[in-house]
Amino acid sequence: MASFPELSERAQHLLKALVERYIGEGQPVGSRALAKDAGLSPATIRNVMADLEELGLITSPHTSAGRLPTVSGYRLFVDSLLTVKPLQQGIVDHLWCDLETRDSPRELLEAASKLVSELTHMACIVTMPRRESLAFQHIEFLPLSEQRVLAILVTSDQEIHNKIIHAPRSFSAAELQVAANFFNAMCGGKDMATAREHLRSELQKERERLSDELLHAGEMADQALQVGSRSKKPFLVRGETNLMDFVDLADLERLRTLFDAFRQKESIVGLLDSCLDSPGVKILIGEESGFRPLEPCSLVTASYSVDDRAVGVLGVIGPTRMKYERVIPLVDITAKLVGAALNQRGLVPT
Amino acid sequence: MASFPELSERAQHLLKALVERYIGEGQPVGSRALAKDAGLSPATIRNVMADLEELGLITSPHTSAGRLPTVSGYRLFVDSLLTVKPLQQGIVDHLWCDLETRDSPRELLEAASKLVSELTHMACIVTMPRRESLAFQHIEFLPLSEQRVLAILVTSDQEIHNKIIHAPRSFSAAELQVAANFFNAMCGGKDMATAREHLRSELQKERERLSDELLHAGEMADQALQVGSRSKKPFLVRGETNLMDFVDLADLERLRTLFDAFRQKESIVGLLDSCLDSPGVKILIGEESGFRPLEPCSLVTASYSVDDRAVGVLGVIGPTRMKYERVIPLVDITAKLVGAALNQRGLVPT
DNA sequence: GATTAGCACTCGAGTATGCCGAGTGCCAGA
DNA sequence: TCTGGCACTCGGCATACTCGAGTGCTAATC
Repeated sequence: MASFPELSERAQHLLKALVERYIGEGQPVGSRALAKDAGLSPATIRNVMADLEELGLITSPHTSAGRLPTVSGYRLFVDSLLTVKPLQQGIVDHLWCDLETRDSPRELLEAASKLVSELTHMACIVTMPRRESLAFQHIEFLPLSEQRVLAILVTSDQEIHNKIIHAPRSFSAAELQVAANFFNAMCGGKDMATAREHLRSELQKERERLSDELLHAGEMADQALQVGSRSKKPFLVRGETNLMDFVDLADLERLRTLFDAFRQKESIVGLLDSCLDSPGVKILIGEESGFRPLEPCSLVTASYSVDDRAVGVLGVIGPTRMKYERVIPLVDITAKLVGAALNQRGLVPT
Repeated sequence: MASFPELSERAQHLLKALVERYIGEGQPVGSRALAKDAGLSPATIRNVMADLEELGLITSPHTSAGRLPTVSGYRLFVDSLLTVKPLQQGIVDHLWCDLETRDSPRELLEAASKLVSELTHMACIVTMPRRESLAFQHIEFLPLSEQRVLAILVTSDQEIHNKIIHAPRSFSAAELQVAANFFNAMCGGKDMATAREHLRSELQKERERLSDELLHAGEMADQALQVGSRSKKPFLVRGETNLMDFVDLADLERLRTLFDAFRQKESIVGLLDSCLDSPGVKILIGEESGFRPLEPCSLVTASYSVDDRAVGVLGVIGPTRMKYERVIPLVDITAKLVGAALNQRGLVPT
């Protein structure tokens, strides 16, 4: 990231004023407008603007329009010029009240994304907790018709995962109960990835000493623990339609690719996962995300943690021209609250 | 519904041609265009068109444009003029192959809606099966931390419903097992609504003869059976973004209300449920649905059945100007296949 | 040396204007 | 009953023009 030490105090102030104004009004801002705020004449402002343009921090869409920030301009703005407004305590309380009452992680995340999208009037996206980082808590098998078995897996965040498994033969409820008890004793409390490792190695080691049921059940348990690292729908989006209201995005072509991206998962999840490990709030402006459909947008993310391990990401998607000083603290706090709410439950194992 | 017996053979043919042409091209059709098809002169056509306009079947957007069908025009068209094209056997096979392999009803419906939306390039909406009409198959309780109990309910369509219940006190796994066995014996095979009735009356009757655990568990079972008549997300929508491609709907305002309607449930579900009991394919054109966001759209629905009881609805949403003769058979057949796939499983109780 | 006023220039948005073509309604004639 | 002809209507498109906001540059001023 380029820094701009050569930038005079005044130039910085001016850039800040320009970005703020552009974010507020959405139209290229001219020298006159800034001159009033700064107590300088338009001509002076124009000189400074010319410098800023040379540095690639602002551009003008055409000769006789005002200037607007480039991606680098926004970057500099959010990195060092921005004065973040702390979130009102009332809002924090409101968030917490809503979140702490949720039963399952899924509901919790749904509530969180809904709240954030409403507060920002933008779209909010949340990834489900990564299973690898969660602890295995409990597994249960239920016989269904024919040779299908329902595996019910409870993870340390108290989320319930169902999976239907096609068994090699049919099992009685009693047999399955025995198997479940066995695995629960074996893996309970271990984290998901090591639980699976452990399960596999044990099955391998004890192959001859174990009964047939257990071996079969072992394979089923293995399948249940796998299921990729996340559930089928690995993230939630709320408030997408809010994005239709921004003139900046009012282009059916763009909106369509954006909405399609929400519906399809891989790239979005990859992008969010890449924000998982950086602590604090991460901001991707326009093309910085390296993801086409998000080009006209900015993404503000923060990760949330269970047991001090970052397991998921909460993000806000909106036009590049968004009120960062409000969005940043909201995303930050909400992610923390989500983590707190997840930690608050599920600490007492069964 | 008004019928138009006074309509001459020729007028009907002409209306048909006009609607077809308008559906195909999307522009008001003039007398010249129709004259070529009909082997008549434009002037003659104009006379007939004037009649049709007087009857309210077509209009012209302005003096010197061609004509396009009104809602009544479309109505007459789909009711008595339309020649439905039977679905190619290849497509039927393709659908069936895809559907029959699905494990859970949810996956099945997801697959169905995805397929239909892709085949039509429009949006497809499917309601989840109504629980009241399904049979209770199995319930299981799992103790979670503190006083929370996970109720797992399996219905006759082999769908799995999870619900976390806050219990009056904590229960051991064994206690819960006993209770589950009791309820399974009591209600197994009964249909959902009567199962709940039965449960309640039994609990009332036997109040003093039953143990405390069972009474408490009874209340939990009651809660599990309730959960409204459908799950939280009572319907699925796929291919919404396809709608952005239709010029007829290319209006951000409209699209926004439409998309918001998809996200929020009540009205859509109400609308679809009202199509549940009419057999065969039902078509709602434009404002006929009585639902604002759907005004520029048509809705083609058919219900699907389990055990000969209509339990859900599959529908296609697209511009009024859609190829009904293709959509109708597709919706019809797909709904039947969904029913067949649901019936095919879950007949053998555990 | 930094700041400012003045001036010529650029460009987009909005508006008026005119033309073309597709389509209509109506009437008279086949 | 059908058809050809004719006058008329109206939207779409292109052209031309004006207006205003804004710029860059230069020379004068603090």
